[in-house]
Amino acid sequence: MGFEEYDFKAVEKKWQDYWEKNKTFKTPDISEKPKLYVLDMFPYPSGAGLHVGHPEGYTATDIYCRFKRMNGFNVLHPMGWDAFGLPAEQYAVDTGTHPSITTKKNIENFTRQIKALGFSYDWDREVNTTDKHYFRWTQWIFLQLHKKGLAYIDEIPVNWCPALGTVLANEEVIDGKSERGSHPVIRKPMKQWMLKITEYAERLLNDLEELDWSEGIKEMQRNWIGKSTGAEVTFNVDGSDEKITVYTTRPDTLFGATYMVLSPEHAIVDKIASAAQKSEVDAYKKKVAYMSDLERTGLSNEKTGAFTGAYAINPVNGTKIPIWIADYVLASYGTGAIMAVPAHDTRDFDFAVKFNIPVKCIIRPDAKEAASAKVDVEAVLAGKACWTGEGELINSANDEGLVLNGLKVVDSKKAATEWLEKRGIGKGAVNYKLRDWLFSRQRYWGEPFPVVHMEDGSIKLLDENELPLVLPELSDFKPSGTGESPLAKATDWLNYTDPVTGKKGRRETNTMPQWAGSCWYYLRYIDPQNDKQLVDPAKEKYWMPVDLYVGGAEHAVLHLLYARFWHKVLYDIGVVTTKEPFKRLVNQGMILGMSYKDERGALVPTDMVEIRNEGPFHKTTGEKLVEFPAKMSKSLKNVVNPDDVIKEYGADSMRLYEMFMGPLEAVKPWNTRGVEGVFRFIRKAWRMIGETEIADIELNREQLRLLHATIKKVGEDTNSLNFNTAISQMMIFSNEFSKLEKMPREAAEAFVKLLAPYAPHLAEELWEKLGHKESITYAPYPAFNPEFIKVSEVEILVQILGKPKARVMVPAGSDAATTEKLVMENEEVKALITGKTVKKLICVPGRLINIVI
RNA sequence: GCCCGGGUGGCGAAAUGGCAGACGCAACAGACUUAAAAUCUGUUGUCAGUAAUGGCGUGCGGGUUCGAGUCCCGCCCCGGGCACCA
Repeated sequence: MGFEEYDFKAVEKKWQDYWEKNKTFKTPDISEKPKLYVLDMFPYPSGAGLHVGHPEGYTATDIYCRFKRMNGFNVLHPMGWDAFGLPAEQYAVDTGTHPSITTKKNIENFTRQIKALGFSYDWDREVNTTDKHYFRWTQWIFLQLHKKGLAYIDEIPVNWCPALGTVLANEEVIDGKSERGSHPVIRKPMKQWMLKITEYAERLLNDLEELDWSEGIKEMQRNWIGKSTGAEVTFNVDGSDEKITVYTTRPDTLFGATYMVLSPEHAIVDKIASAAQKSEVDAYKKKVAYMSDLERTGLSNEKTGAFTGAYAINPVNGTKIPIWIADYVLASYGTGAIMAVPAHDTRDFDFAVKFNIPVKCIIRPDAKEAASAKVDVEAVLAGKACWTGEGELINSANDEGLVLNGLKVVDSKKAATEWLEKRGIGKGAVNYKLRDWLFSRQRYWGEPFPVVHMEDGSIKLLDENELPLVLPELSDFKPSGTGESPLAKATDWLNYTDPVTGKKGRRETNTMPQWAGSCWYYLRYIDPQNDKQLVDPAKEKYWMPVDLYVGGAEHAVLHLLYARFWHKVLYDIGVVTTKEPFKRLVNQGMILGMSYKDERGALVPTDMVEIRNEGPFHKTTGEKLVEFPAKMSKSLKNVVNPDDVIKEYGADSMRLYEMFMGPLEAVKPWNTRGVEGVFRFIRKAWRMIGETEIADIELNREQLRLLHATIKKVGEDTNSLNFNTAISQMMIFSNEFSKLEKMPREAAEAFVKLLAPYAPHLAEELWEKLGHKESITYAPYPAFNPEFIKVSEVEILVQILGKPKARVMVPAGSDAATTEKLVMENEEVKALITGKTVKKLICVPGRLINIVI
């Protein structure tokens, strides 16, 4: 019928070029407008390019930014590259291609893909962590950390991964294997740079309170920090001057301590081990030392240990208790020693049972709690079962003024701690699971430390004006194999002569971990070209904090905790003015791929699947298959490439579908058929406005109501990031208005504005067709008039005993009495209740009446 | 084991304690077309019934309420995180 099909390819290209040429999204540094800083977690530019998961968060923030610009905000919305990292280096090892070349190529590809989606980034603010003008400031922050005493070198057993030839942080080790590549990891002592994040543990914990983050993520951070309160108690070693201090969260259970356990690495072990037990102790220590973390802390909870032959004196009752060593006590937590109370700690109980150590019950379990936990109280009292819950203390008194009998657990903890403090043999104590951050990597492709190891053994930090310290050129990127980074081979670079004193030294060969660059990038976007300062204070004050930060939940702990730590340090030295960097955090849910399995549950790669009318079948065997969502993976061949989607349906469809699938934070399966639904909507919207006569005609009452209800719903839902329901409302609108012969201008203009954040290319094209010369980017967002949304009559649902039975129209705004009167006069309602007594009427004005008979 | 999410049609999902399933996909029927594509219209939770209509339905079992997908108690299942941290 003469409709010109919507040519999304041409239109999208046209407007992407327009935006780029006119710098439509260039953000003024400081403005009279209220500011809004909306940040995406910047990607690592991998060789594989974008997958559909990336644009999910990017689309969400882009819609929000475009919406807020139309609402008068000065929006900062930048993009950049977390470009140091292992894959480019491994590729260099394999092929000899310099990581900077690979990185550049990958960034170009990512940029092309991201631009093809029409995101409204201010590209003049692009940052790249591998750029020397950027990492100069990463190195500068390291100098500040060092100045504050927060960076130190320590020789500690680290997670050494032989296959990767590097040390890994605890967080990069999953189940005893490397997060990247799943290679085995063993323990090896090495000199490493450490950052004292533990000094900030309390603040990192407390300041979570003020953040608008999901409770789940905050809880994960709390667990990671792992604060516990208890007491340190000092025990004397029998027949010796040695003392051992243990940390316990249960000082109330001192009377139940029947043995003590030291970690095998504890320094005192060699001093106290008896001659008879020495060989056994040494053998056990040796065995544990060679164990990998997986073997040591792995899934098996089977207890092992060795008796030292020594005894400690329990300070509350003078009892001699045997001292053991066992690997279930960690050297790195607390004091590396525990008092064991097998009756009230499951780990101690398992150990005691295995080694025939007495179990002494000192808490009578709370009867109710024991019953619901299905624990036999008699067995606990007899030392045959373990009870870790509430109860009443028994067998817990001495003649030196400590009487806990009859107390509840909470009260007895307090009483015991006070008693210990009074006698100077213990004190209340706090511990954190959080460890200092291992900050060195034996790698080439990372930020070099601005550090020189001088010949006299001292450590010299480079001067600020010697930064950036750039990486030397190398031709061979293989790890040196000694545990040193490939930088150890760069002899010219390595040797350093102090320009003032002429003293010689050797540069640090470690590089910083990938987390370093991402710890502060959000600050550099604010002032990306500044070569005098990390960020200009006035600009920082205007833009910080980040108002909305969107990214994957995989960074729930590490990146976010590290960045918060650095931010607090920068706050302490006056570089930033906010205590926290990210005010609000939203995690987008993962997008899963469609996968197939046969009846035995075996996975079938997607290229072996044939979709027939009756469902999916195996291409070669003809077997019927079951469809289910699973993580996208190369092996399942179910990875969706945004390029393909854009080619077939366009960027606007891609954007709309990603938002229409479901709530932003939910995990959702990708279904290409669903893209066709929003594609139809795009074309319908095009025909409704682009291919229909636009007329200056008045809207009738119903049209006015729908238009304003749509403005209200879409505006509110966009503001609250409920994009899926906003899109639904736009569909409802277009389903109605596309039926019209002539499109009323008023409705067309408003609708195009509502659509603009979601499908910006289409909206720009329609906006131009409506006669506008300027981009729609800064057009004011439409306002709704509540008067038009009101209806004159509302339908009141009549329920009888809660079941819907009839519907009665009443004037809008009728109060309860009027509604009741009108409803009870209704013939249909009368018929329903004839012969019955109305016991009660519940009236919700404007909604329903429930008749109880 | 512990801590978070989550379980609603064939599928993705929606629903301030107030008509469950909006919107979309798929399917079926029809219109347009020589035909197809595109588009438009209608039907579509389930069971019984020609139908009007009625029964049953938000993982399972209880409870609160005039009224529960929504609130409370107890379980089951799925996803994520932590995991000998004393």
